[in-house]
Amino acid sequence: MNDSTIQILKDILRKEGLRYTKQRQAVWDEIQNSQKHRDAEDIYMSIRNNGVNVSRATVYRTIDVLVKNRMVRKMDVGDGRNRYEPRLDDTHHDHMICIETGKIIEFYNEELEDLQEKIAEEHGYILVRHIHQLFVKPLKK
Amino acid sequence: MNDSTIQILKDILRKEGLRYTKQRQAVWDEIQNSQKHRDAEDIYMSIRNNGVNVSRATVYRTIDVLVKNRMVRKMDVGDGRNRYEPRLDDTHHDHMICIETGKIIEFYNEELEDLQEKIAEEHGYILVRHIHQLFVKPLKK
DNA sequence: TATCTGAATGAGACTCATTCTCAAAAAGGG
DNA sequence: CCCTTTTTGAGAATGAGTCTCATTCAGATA
Repeated sequence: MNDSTIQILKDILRKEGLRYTKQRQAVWDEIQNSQKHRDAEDIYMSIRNNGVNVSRATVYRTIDVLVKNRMVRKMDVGDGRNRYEPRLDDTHHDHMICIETGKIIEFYNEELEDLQEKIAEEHGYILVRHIHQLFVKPLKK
Repeated sequence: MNDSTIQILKDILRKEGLRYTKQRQAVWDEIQNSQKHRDAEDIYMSIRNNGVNVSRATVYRTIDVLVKNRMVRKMDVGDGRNRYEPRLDDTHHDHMICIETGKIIEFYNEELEDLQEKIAEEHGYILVRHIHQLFVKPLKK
């Protein structure tokens, strides 16, 4: 689909000592081409509907590689199914989940990021990563 | 165990239209008497080891009631097992998880709390609750 | 205190996301 | 094209949590 990212995928696979396969390409394509926050089953079904034969095991295995190499972000929205989104050339952001509509809104706040690092340091640690979800409901008009 | 909290439990059960049982008391006792962040299986096994007959179903059902009534906090640390901790007379806090030792550190930061509300409002929402975990590693000396 | 009725319990079946297994298929260097 | 090693896929396994329903119990009432 996207020529430049095919090379990136190939490079990552080589670096990991893994082979380039059409299933791995298909998983990356599927995640890359939909900006939404999708679950594994959804990604799996879409790939199959596009005519590429793939198994759930391969979808999960491939996602792990992509997550490890920062091409995909894995997010736990607290409902038991992880969601995935492309991360390439993507700035960091967190998520807000509307408890009434289920809508997922992305947000980024510099001050918040700095504060988290500061808090970790105050306790004698370095911040490696964080999970941060705001569960919200619409303001009354 | 703790006389004053027995009454609180009874009051909550009455308010919910539920009966007071030794299993429900045992679940609350178990969570209350251990300040740590424990999972359901752990709580279940401890109660049984204390000689009270209880089932996993009852542990989960009781925890739900306690969580709903703010006696217990449920926390998703991202490893597939929820952790529980007593919340009575407890100020709100978030958690920091050391990725090297597994240690869970509690923290609270007013500025962080305010900032989250502000961010939600900027997007047209009211903050209802949040999940916030910092994954950290020790600072090098 | 004995009775009674609906709520609570427990054992184990079930769900569902994810991981594992391993025989068969495919990658890719030579 | 060959050969070795990796990858794949189908389905079994796992594991946290939920559900079912016959049996037991709480607690209101007489």
